[in-house]
Amino acid sequence: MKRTHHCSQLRATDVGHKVALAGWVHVRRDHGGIVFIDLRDREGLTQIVFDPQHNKPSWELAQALRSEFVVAVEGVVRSRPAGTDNPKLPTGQIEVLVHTLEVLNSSETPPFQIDETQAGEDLRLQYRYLDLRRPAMAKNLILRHKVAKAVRDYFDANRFLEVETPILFKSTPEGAREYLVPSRVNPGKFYALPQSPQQFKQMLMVAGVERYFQIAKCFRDEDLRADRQPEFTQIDIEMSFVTRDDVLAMMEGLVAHIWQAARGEKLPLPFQRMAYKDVMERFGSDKPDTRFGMELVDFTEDFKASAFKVFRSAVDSGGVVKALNAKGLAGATQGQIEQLTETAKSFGAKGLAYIKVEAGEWKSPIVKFFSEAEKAALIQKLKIEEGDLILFGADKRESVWEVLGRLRLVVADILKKTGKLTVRDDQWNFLWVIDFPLLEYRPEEGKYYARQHPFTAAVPEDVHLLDTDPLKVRGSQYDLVLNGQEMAGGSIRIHRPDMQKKMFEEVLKIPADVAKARFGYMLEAFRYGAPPHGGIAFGFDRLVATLCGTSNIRDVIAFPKTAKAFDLMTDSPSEVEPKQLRDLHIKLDLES
RNA sequence: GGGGGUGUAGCUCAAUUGGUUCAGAGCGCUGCCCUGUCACGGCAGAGGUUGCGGGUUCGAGCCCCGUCACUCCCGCCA
Repeated sequence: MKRTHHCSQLRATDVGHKVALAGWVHVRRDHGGIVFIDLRDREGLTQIVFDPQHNKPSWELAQALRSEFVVAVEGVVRSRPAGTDNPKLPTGQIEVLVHTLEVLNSSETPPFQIDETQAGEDLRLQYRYLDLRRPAMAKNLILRHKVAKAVRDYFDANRFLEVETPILFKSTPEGAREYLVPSRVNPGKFYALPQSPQQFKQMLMVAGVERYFQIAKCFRDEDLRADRQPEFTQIDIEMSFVTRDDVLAMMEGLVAHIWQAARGEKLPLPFQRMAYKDVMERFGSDKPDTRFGMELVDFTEDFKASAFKVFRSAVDSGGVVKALNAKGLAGATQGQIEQLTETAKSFGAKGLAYIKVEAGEWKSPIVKFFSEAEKAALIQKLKIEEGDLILFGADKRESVWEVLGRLRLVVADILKKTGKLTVRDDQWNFLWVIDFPLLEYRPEEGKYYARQHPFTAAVPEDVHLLDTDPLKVRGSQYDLVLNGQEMAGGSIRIHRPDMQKKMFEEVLKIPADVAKARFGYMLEAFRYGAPPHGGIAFGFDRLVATLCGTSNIRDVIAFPKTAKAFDLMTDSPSEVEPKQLRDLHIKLDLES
């Protein structure tokens, strides 16, 4: 018995045809005589009917069917009697009257029901093969495949080569913690699993590949989040002979192609672009959610001579005063204000100044210090109205960004829950953030660090500042942000050996021998005619999660790990045999 | 590393301030009945050391301490 159709395929036009279906018993409805079964496969459901008057032997066999039995049936498609259509199913106009039934396998009662009801996540992970049978999860897997195919189609059409890079890589202790792999044949030596194929893709550019992409597994041994797994997937891209704008345009094409393939939607191009400094000043975040307002407004000038000492002294010491208007949150309880204050404090604020605009009055412990001119500035710039809650930040510039940026999101969540703010999930606010600072200074170490990675080139106009004012240097980095989430990030790379050496040794102060040990091959490669190049990488899981309408990337990964990086289905990681350790020249030193 | 949440029947959950039926409901499961259901229906039934360990108390699902698991967030993620 070979199946002729899948379970979401048959329509009224197929009536009269002899068909064969195979799948799982989703639901059984036994009326004593006639028996209905919803047969489920990856694609959907079809109602099959066992009628004792039509075929007694198969009807008798069907008595034993239970949830999740695997069956194949042969029968004829017929339209359902008038009035018994099921408009909820694509196949709801027809049913298959079964001639013959073959039970391919029985099933124990599953630990949870295979339907829309959500079991606990640990149980779902333990029985992931059952969880993935649920139509919602099957849909996610299918969409993930579609997106991957769209990616490959797009890059193929644009003359990119998909090249695989090694999983056993060299340890590079900068950045994320790595998974180490001991080498049996090289005692005491280790590989590391790649955090990304960054260095290999640059080598591919030196190799003349010109346009490379890969749907690449990456590994980071860091703590997990709803949107972070220890192993995850990137769409990794690198191009030669390109400028930043070439890369951005190519990626806009990719994203548009994906949205077309996955959702049938046409995205307006090009995407908006904003400089890092501007997004920080306006949103207090380098990945702003621009679907709603409540932007940060600057009052540094207005309060530089204020009678309110907290503001004045912030300005005096080179800081800023900024505020945001939480529209409609004046009704916040004292408890909520305290929570907001705690939030502010947890991000480094000393306190949280606020004004509630209620019953035509400004209710606030600080408003008595404000001059008429200061009040006027607030009203005008923040468009203050009845019912507003104004929140202030006064401190060092970066600190105010951070505090108000976080508060903006917290406040938006509160307003969303109370229905005072609507943020649509199907609104796609893509945004390129550009002109990031190349370096940051870590005073505790007295050193500069690359904000992205040490291969990012400075924008050409700023190169001369590297020696004199490194913090002013803008990197040629770009991030693609969607609705407050970072979707992709990349840069134009350094391709000249002298510049890369200067970056390692003079700017980042990596000792020459260390730089040579870690990146020597790169510096050498660049001496043999490395083309100018740049690239980007997308977080594939997050991208797919967004398209699936979930914020949890576990929902779009077939076999994800728990928050403790455990695989509950296979019980991994696990202990190993002493012999395996001996082979690897490893001795354990466990506490307690 | 830190903070919050959750843990009661196979699943999802309920159980006033610790106090008589406080061990319950729905779904699922088992048996019987039922020929047009699709949340099928009817009748009957099985099923729990309340995550685990300890403590307080006359008495603990409920309070305290510890521990484990899952989860969310901060740190971390060049």
